[in-house]
Amino acid sequence: MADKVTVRDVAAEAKVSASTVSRALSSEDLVAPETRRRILEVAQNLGYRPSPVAQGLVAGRSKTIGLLVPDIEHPCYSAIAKGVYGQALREGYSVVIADSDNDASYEIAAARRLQDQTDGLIVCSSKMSEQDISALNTAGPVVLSNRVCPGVADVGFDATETVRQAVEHLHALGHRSIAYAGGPEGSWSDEKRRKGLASTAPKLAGLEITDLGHFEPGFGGGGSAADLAMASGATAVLAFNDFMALEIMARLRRRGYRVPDDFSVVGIDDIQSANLTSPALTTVRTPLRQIGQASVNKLLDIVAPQAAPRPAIKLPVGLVVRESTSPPTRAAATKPTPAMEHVA
Amino acid sequence: MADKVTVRDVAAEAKVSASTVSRALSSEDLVAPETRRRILEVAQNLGYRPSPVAQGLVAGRSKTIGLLVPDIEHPCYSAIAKGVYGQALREGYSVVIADSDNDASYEIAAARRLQDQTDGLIVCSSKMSEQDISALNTAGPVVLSNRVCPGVADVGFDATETVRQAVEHLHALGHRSIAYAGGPEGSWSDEKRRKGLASTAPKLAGLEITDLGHFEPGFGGGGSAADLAMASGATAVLAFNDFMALEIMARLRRRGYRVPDDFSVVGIDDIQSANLTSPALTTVRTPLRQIGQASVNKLLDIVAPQAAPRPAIKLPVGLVVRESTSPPTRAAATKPTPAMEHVA
DNA sequence: TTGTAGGCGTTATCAT
DNA sequence: ATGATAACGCCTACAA
Repeated sequence: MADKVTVRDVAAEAKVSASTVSRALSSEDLVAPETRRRILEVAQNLGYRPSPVAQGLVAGRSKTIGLLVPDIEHPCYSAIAKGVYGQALREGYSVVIADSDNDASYEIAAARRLQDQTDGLIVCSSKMSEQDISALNTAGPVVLSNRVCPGVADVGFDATETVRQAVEHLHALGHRSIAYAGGPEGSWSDEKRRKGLASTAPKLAGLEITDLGHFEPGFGGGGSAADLAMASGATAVLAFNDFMALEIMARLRRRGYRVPDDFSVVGIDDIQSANLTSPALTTVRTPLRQIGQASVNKLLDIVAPQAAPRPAIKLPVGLVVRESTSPPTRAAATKPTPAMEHVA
Repeated sequence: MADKVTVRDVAAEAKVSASTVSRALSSEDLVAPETRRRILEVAQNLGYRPSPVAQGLVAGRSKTIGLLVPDIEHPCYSAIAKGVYGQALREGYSVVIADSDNDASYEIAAARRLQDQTDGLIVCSSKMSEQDISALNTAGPVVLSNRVCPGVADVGFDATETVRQAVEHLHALGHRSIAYAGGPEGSWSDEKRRKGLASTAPKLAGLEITDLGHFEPGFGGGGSAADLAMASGATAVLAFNDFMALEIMARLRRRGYRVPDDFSVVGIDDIQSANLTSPALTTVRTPLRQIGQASVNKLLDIVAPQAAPRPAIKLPVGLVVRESTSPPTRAAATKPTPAMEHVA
C-alpha cells in the first residue's frame, strides 16, 4: 500500500499508454520487444509494483485465501497454518488469518469477514452448527478441515485409524485394560476418536476400554484424567491429544508412578514437544501440514479450477513408538506403592 | 469476494442513488431517518456487504497489516501472531501472514509482497541485513520485533534482563559454575543474551560462566549441548530458549543424570510445554503476546495516527521457578556415576 | 503493435 | 437531503 507509482507514471515516462504498460507486464508477446524492454526498464527504475488491490478489484478475485483456526498457538493449528501458507505461496496466493479463540459465536463473524476479503475460506475444527456452515458455504467457497458437513468440501485424515493404531499397539504390548481420556465436550474430533475406539475394541481379544470422560487439554484436564486413569485399574491410557498425554504423564510422575513401567501413555498428533520429554511420548502422527496443503488444493480447485485438478495429497497417520509405552509390568489393576515425591 | 450484490443493487431496490446508500451505511445522520431505515432494510434483505477491496482502493489503504515470521510453528511466533491478531482485530484490521521458513533471502521477497498488499508490516526476528531492512522501511511502514535497526521502529523486551534473572536465580541457589548453551550463529537475540551474560556475570560473586557455543534448537542441538555442559564441570545450564532447555533435560535424563538433583536447567520464553514436562522447566517468561499487541499499536500509530497515541504496553519479563532448578547438591565439577539407562 | 474507452465497487465532491 | 460525476489503479475489449 505504500506504492505511489502507478501504471500511468510508467506510461508517461516510457512514452506509451497505460494499457501498453499493463500488457507489457502481463504478457510476453503482446507488445513489441523493444517497447517492452523499455517499459520494463522504466518500471524497474521507477520501482513500479502493481497494486494487488486494484488488480483484485477488476479481476473480481483477490488471490487471497482465508484461514480460520480456533487457536493459532495450538501446535496442531500452527502446523496446519504452515501447510496452508506454503501451498498458497506455491499457487501465488496470500493467506489472511483469523483466530476465533475457541469461541463458536465469534467464529461465524470472523468467517464472514474473511469471506468478504478473500476468494475462499479454510475453516479448521469448526464448532459452528451445520446450518451456519452451510450458510457460509453458500456465501462463498469453503473447505472444512477436521470437520465434515453435508454438502461442504472437507479435508481430514482418518481419525478412526489413529485410535486403531494406538489401541492395537497397546494390545500387542499386552495391555488388556485401556483408559481413554477424551477431549472437550462437543468436540467433533473427540467423537470420531470414540467411534474409532468403539469399532476397534471388539476386534481385539480380551480388551476392555474405560471411558474416563471429557477433559480440557492444556488447562490441567490431563491431571484429573491421570488420577482417574490410575483409579480405573487400567494399565495404559490413550489421550485425546499429545497435550493431554503430556499432562497425564507429568501428573503420573509427580504422583510417583513410573512411565512406562507402571503405566503406559499414548498421545495423538505428534506435536514437537512429544519428543522433548523424557520419557518421550509414544503417539500417532497426524499429517497436519499435509492437511493444510490439501485444503488449499481443494479450495483452489473450486475457486480457480485448472484443466487437471490439483494432485491429491496423501494423508497418512502413523504410530510413532517412543518411550512412554511398554508391556504392562505390574499385575493388571494392582496399584503399585507410589513414592509420594517425584522420582527425579 | 463472493458478494455479487453491490451498492447499485441496493440503490435500485431502495429507489435512491448509490451515493445515498453509501452515506446511509457510513454515517448516522447524513441521510433522512426514514430513507436510511429503508436502505438499511433493503441492504439487509439483499445481504449486501461492502467490498473491503473496493473500499481499500478508493481510500488508499487496505486496513490490513502484514506479519512476517521465520516459522509460524515455533511457539514463540505463534504467540506473537496471536497477540498481533487480537490487537489488529480490536483496531479493525486484518492480518495477512507470511512464513519465511528461516530463509533470510526469501524473507525480503515475502516482505515486499506483503507490503504491496498491506498498510504496514510487522517483521519478527529478521535475519535481513540492516540495508535491506532500511530499504523495506523506505518502501512502507515497518515495525521490527525482536530486532533493531537504526531508523526503524521496533518492539522488544529486555533480553538482557531475561538472562540476568536466570543467572541471579541460579547464583542465589548456590551455583557458581554455569554453562550457557547458545542459539544459532548469527541470531540477533542470541547476541543480546550473550551481552546480558557478560554484563551480569561480573556482578555476582565467584560466578563463572562457560560458553558452550552455538546450537540449533529443535534439531538435536540440545543433545550435544547437554553433553558439553556435563563435561564442562558446570552445575547448571542456561539455554538459549525452552526448546533447547527441554532437549538438554531429556538428554541428561537419558544419560542417567537427575534434574535438578545432579544438574539444574533453565530455559527462556516459557512456552506451553515447559510446564508439561517432569520436572517442569524453570524458565524466564517472555511477553510474546504483548509484543504482538505492542507491535500493532506502534505500527498503527505510524499508519493511522490518532489524537492520542495508542497506549504503551508493558513488556515485563519474569522468572518462573519450577522444578528443574535446585541448589547444587553434588560436589561442584564432580560427575556422579550415571546409571546408563534412563531412570524412569 | 498500440491507443482509447469503459468499468470493477466504493467514496468524495460538487451540484441540486 | 439527495443525485450525478469523477476518481482510486488496473485490465480488457475494441478501435486504429
